Amino acid sequence: MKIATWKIKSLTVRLPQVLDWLAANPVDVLCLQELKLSDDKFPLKELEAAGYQSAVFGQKTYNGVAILSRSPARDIVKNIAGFTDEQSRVIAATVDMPDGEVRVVNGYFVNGQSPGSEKFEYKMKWLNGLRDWLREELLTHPRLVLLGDFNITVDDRDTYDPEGLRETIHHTTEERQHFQALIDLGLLDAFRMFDQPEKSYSWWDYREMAFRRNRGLRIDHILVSEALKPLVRSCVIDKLPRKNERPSDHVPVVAELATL
DNA sequence: ATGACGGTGTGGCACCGA
Repeated sequence: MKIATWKIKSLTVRLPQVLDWLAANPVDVLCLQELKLSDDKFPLKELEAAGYQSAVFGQKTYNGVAILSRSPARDIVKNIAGFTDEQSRVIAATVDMPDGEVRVVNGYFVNGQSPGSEKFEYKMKWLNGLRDWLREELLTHPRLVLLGDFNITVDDRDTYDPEGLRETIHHTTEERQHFQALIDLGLLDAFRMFDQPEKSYSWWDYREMAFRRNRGLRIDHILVSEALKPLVRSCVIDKLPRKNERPSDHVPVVAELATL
């Protein structure tokens, strides 16, 4: 089973890129973030023609998340239970695999703007809510994958300028403590289970030729629960779509789970 | 550097992202 996350930043603009990518990378599950469209504008039919069903939690202009899957997704939950949120940032669903089900939690984590801002406070509260909800979710769904745009670098390896960006947004101690709290629930960063190229990133700014200079951040993550850990075969970042015309500034991250 | 780039919605720009 292959499962992927891609922050697409307008599915309206980049649906052709998604279809091209799926044709070349026929994953079982693709989690998208920042659809930037309402449910009624979601391209259900086009994706169905490509072999994918969609669980959608859209929003006009901002946010919006979806889980695309080859087999039907069930028990769909939108946003964080117990946390009131006007923004469409989380969708969860159960996907059946040959050897058992997997709970997929797709999140577009709050950006946070800058430490001390109101948006940063929202990010901290949101992360608290996510952790509390996932603690319960793991009890009923021990085989769980949490993936998406976390908007957090885990450590200095995940940033092109660890010194210059110390304690700035995506790099603060507080954000990393929240990431660790998720790990402490019994989740593992699939990417770091394997040897990886140095300076591996999942996002590069559109400006200043950041991609060409590899000035990026690794902020898109795939976390797997303890029960799934023995099944993880690989986790890679696919930088190729960043070379597309009109690319997203994020690229897909793909994990492979063994099927017993 | 209150910048840069790109998408959206509005309306002749502002807002947001990371």
